[in-house]
Amino acid sequence: MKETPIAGALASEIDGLEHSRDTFITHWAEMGSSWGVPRSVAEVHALLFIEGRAMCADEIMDRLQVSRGSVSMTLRTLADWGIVTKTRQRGDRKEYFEAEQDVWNLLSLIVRARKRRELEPLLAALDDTRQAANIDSTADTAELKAHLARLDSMHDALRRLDRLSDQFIGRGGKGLDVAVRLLSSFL
Amino acid sequence: MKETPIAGALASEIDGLEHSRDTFITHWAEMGSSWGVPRSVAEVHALLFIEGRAMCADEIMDRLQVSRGSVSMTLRTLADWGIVTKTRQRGDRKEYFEAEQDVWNLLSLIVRARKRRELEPLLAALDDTRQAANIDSTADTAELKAHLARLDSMHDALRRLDRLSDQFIGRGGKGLDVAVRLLSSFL
DNA sequence: CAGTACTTTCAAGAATCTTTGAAAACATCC
DNA sequence: GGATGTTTTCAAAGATTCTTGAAAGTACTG
Repeated sequence: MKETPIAGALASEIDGLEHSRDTFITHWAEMGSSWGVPRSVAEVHALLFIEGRAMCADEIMDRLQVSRGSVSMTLRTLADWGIVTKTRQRGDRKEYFEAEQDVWNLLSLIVRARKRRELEPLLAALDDTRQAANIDSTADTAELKAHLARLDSMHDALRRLDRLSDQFIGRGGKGLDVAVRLLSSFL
Repeated sequence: MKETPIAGALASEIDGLEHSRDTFITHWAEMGSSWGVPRSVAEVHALLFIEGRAMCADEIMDRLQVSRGSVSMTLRTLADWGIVTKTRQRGDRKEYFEAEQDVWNLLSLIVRARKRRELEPLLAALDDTRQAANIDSTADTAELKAHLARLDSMHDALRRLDRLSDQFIGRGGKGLDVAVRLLSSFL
């Protein structure tokens, strides 16, 4: 496990607020890495979120003690997911970055990105797998039928989730918060 | 990337059905590993799901070409998540394992396991972080207030998801399928 | 357009995570 | 209880993924 992300600052400057931010960064990164998000990507995001202001690459490097290259790739990843946006500051050549502050929106963007990158390709692959099994196998055995039924049940459930998520977390969807409220109102 | 999980079988035995199973295993493992599930765990689960019958460790080893030790650890993980169950076969000392076949139930069990292992500890940590920040910092500045507000908004949203998921995917909950139907009926 | 400030790229190295396999533990049978 | 079959453990090896840092690229500025 990596060191705590305290850096640049002298020990005397580390007050409760700074310490609390570090704790948040550590825990968020921990969660991220168990979900397959590189630790440093989660750390940079956590930093931008918890600072709540635009920061430049240098500041991030110093604060988290990671290399320039790593910060660059990490920020690009976060920008691709849409949870961090580039901003410019007048009279300064540097690029600044800030994180989405609305948590429901943040979660929607994360889910949306993963759905695109992972769920959609899987659905396409399952489609192909099903077609191939049907054509390849001349025999129309009970075994084949059961196999196709299994593929179908998986495919159908995932497609249903896919479609539903388009409606709630997709661009211009109703929003994750609405989904949560709807479900809560049924209990 | 690893080889396709064809094994033990001679080339001549590989018919369309077998090939389709392999394809499914490969894609499921692919998805799993991008979500932080070890490839071989996802492979073993995919095999048991798509075969739809109880299998013993030896058969799994041969089919996926993985070591005995790996199969043992993997099956234990899957059993902990509740998506694979041990069974005994009369007149045979071996343990057999079979995968949950209902997809909605399967997805519920996966989400439930991850919530327990990852979301709940994060929530507890955020709680502590918030308390600590409040106590540590003597000053009652606007900055501190904004920081606490950020922690709170994150904590509240995640807790809301946590509670909601208890109701739908928890033991004896209404089921993920019910949640999906409810949401669908609103569109 | 040359100089400067900043960013991106990517091959090599570092760190982390996964798998192996053989020994120990366990369980069942006679 | 001893023999036999089966599972688990875990240190070391192997594989994968992540990070670095220096060089190349880009874009502003005077």
